Amino acid sequence: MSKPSRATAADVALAAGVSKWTVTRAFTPGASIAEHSRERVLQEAAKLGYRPNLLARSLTTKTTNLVAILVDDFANSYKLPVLEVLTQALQAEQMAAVLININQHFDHLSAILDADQRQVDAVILVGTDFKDEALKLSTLPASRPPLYVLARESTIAHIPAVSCDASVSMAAINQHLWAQGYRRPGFMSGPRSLSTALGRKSHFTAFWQQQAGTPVPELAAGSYDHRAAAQALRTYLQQTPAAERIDVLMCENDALAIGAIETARHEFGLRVPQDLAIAGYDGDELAASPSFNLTSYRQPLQEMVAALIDMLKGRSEARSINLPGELIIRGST
Amino acid sequence: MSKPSRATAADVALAAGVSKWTVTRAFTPGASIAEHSRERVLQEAAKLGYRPNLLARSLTTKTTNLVAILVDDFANSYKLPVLEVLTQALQAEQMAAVLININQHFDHLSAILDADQRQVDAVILVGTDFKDEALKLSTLPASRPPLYVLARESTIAHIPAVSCDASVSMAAINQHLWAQGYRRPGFMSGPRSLSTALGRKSHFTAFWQQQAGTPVPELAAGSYDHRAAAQALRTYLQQTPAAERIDVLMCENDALAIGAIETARHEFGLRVPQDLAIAGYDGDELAASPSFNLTSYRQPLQEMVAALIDMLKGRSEARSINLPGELIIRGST
DNA sequence: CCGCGCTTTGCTACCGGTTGCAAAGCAATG
DNA sequence: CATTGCTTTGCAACCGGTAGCAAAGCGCGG
Repeated sequence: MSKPSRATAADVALAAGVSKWTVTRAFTPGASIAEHSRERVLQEAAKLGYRPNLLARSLTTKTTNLVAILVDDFANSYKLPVLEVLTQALQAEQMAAVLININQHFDHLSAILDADQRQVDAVILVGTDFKDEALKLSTLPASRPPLYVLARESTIAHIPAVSCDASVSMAAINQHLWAQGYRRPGFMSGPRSLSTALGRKSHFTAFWQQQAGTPVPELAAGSYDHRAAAQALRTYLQQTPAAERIDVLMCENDALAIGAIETARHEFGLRVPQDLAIAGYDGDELAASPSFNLTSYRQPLQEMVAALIDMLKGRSEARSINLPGELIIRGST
Repeated sequence: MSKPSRATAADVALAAGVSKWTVTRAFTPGASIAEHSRERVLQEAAKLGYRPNLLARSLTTKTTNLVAILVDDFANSYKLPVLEVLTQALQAEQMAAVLININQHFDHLSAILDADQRQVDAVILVGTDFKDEALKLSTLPASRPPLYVLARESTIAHIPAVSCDASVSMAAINQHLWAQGYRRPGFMSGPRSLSTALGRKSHFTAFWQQQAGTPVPELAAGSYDHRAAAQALRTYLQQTPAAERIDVLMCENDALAIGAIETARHEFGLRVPQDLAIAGYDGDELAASPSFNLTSYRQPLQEMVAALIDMLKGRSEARSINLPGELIIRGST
């Protein structure tokens, strides 16, 4: 239990017969130090189990190599691959991710303030639902850490967003669905503010209103939870006579699409795609499984994360960008 | 772009006409400070947007309120609710989680050393596959942060583990399956070392060998990936004549069970549970959906995390414990 | 008005590194 | 042998807080 206190640079210096500044230099790539004394220091450091205290280092260098990742949507299984890719990319740059759970006890603003106190180098909002935080952001201290938005478009000026191109992707989806002969489309949306920020809904409805001339019914799930999706479709099907129903349902993401498929099949006995075709968005692994076999638009996750990290490392200009993904046609349409 | 440098305690002190130590006290609950000067300080602090620098604080207090969470298994969707519950519980204690991705580029040992350099207060291994790290752990510096294991049993002395009671849970499952009339069971396992550490396999096979007297075939998936599960079942079904096949497959967790259901149904046209019953373990949300309708044993996630946090906050003795969960019987058995 | 005890405040020292400059070491040059 | 220029090392100061102690402030009884 009596933890031997960690060795410090001064301890190593004493053992190696140099000053503590020389020890620091031995651990600083490219520092001015004689090869023989670097070796001597590293040798003693290894013997004592010394590794620089990153906290102390950060205090002077003003950079922690920590990035806060804000997630408000743990019900969406697509968040897992996003976290996987993000953490791996950060770790490849010697950085680490602080995962922050946004929920009713801890809102975006508190999270940003908290992350700021921890001196993180950046804050990444991963497809989170901002609500009217945009306004509140102006109340943040001017010296907050830089914010980035991943996997949704930024509705807030000066906050760069890296996302999948809604215009290009929805065009591909629309073209596919049109070619398949669908003519009575519906759209299932998630959180209201996010639906706006994503732009998927607007590109979808714009196309179909122009092509088919009919309004596109919106099935509002309100969140990216497959249970909410089930409820939204349930309500729609109960209220709509079979003859008036949509023939294809475009879902804002795969989590919604999966919930919709479940309900269509198991509660209403509808065949997918014969009675109701369903398409999703994200390219979630689960959607590919034979049970769902979901047509989806795969987001270019690796590329998006790489672009984001280039920005926050200052290797490229920080600005909002849209990247193209890939339409994956499966049996559900 | 010219970031105004953050206000420090000294700045606030100057503005409030007190010393910087008084500023510190205003932000320290229970410190000895006059009410009027606390208010004065807080007021000036708000005006300047001052919030204490937690990095600097940690340097002297020796506690960062950061906990590293090691995850090596992002293909298992159950990790998402685990992360959700963990982060929320940590945040309720004013702590934050550093999420570390263990993969071929970054092993357990590097992760622990890295976390140590960041001075985390503890490291939590979330159901990770240790391999022979146990041996290597002895090469760690003696002053490493305390390690805890969540959702698997610890095979390493002195490292406390909080897990779901394998003996109790498997007894409940065995009793259920026996009562349903199944007599030819099989077991699907994940990573070899984890299967041992979890103890689910041993409790399962012990029961059936005693009851039915027959050996229990093991379908080794090798990892907790639904694709690996699909492959393991595929191989088994191809190699085993229908008459000799198992009638129930117990899977080490839900991710495997889902892969098995997919393959049984869609590749071999087997009805679940009539032709082959399937059960899982974890209580993953997805398994509950009508598509899978999986019988599973729900781990008491909230309680496990609460117990773990009590330990790492020193509110309870740090030792390995097993908690009981709940058998959830659904249509797959 | 003095002295006592309690509250409140200020101060020195320190946490474990890094920065930037000055001094020392050293070899080559004139 | 003194000078020059480059490399290497040591040092004072600092990053932004906190711990622990000593001094100051204050209310009150005598």
